[in-house]
Amino acid sequence: MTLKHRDPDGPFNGLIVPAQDTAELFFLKNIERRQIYPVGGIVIWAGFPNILCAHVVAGNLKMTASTLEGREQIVSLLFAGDFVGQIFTEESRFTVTALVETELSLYDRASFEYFLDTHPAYAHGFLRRISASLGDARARMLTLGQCDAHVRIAAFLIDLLDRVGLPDTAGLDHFEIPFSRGDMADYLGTTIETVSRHLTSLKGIGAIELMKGGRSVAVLDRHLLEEALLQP
Amino acid sequence: MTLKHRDPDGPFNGLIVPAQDTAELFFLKNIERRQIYPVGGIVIWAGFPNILCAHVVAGNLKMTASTLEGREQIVSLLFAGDFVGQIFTEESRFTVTALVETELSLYDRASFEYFLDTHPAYAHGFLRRISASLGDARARMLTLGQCDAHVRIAAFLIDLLDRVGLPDTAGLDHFEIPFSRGDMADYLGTTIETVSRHLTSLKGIGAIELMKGGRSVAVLDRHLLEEALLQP
DNA sequence: CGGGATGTTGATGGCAGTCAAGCTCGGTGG
DNA sequence: CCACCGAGCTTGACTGCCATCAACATCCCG
Repeated sequence: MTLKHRDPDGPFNGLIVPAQDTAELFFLKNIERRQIYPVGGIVIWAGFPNILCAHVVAGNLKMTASTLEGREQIVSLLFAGDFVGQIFTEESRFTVTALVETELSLYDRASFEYFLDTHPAYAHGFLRRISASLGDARARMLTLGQCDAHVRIAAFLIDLLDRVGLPDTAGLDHFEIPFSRGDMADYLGTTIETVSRHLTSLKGIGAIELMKGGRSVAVLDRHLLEEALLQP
Repeated sequence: MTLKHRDPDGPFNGLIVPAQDTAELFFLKNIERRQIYPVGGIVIWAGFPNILCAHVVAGNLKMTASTLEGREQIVSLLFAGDFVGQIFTEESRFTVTALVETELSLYDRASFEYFLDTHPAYAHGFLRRISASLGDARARMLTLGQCDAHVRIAAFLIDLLDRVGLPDTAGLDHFEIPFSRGDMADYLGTTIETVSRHLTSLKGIGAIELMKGGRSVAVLDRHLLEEALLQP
């Protein structure tokens, strides 16, 4: 897994478990069930009874919604520590799929809700997380509704850089893109081809370098990337 | 106000106060301050200290985010009973503006958070609401990211119909659109002209009728509207 | 009744979606 | 070890939707 030490208040709509070490968490542990999902494994199906939720132990998932014609929108990317699922609804509204081999600690949804009900301090932290996720989701509406493709892509790269970027041997910030062009497109509300073109364009102006068949990015000039956010 | 009896789980991301009549609400009443905002009045400014939140007593507001160039996205429409604001953040991420003359019951944010902290049953209902809002926000990402303008507009009309539609004297479902074309465009991530064109087109195929300078809509054939959701 | 705000309609251009062909890389097997 | 193969990525050509600019229509309010 590449994406480990993420900013819990970042824009990926995740929910980190508050670090606590009390009897509360002991109870939570009591109702969990560890499970490993393979790449492409589906944890939750939209439209089916909403019976479970989970926390990500290790790995990486996407939460998606689909149109009737099969166009897919990634509404949230989930990383280690994030909460998985939707509470208080009888039917799942979104599908959750593992992007890499992923270990989850699963809960029965009803039990998790009972746990929230009986552990106010934990519920408080949970509310905090979900409020942050709501803010992130709304911020993404701005991107999806009002920003050009090249802005979406530059902003996405900056987010990734802040999250998983590390200086390489040459002192450049660089990172592996942990998902395919198709996933990027579905996240950004555009197409594979458009993502590819704009990445190439950013490479053309010297902002980034692409390696390993496009799966690895080195940021040559962050300032240039940030200028791309100001659509002319 | 036209939009009164809304579905609390509808797609507008609002938060209804759970109907309770306990000592809890007595305390909440204790910290509220009633205030009336005129049309266009700004309740919360994005980027400024996040000092207050509120419930809508009567009226109608929009919560918006803006790009650096001034393009605006409405991320949530708020109606009577909805919660207004963003808890647990020191700086407001979104602007809240009254679309019509609106009465709010305002709280100091810190006091409201303390109230949540000390009233678990209320906090539980609040978490329920905010979870529903998060689901709604994510569903809107699908629309903004993947759907054509005519689908967005047809879906929006159907939402409005379900929310505020009433049979008229001729037995037709009809309603007043409670906001301008500009607001519709900002909500749907498109432009005034595109909204107008697609409404005209829906009128052309006999799905709707427009009156009062476009401010009032009668749905002649809901089935035709729903067919428009299947983009060909 | 006049003027400003709001909504509609028309003309045009550009961005991005679609279809299609070629490229790259990693993996596999001979 | 190398040739092949296929999935994923890039690039090109074309098209169409929608944003933009502009003119006109309509409504509302004093």
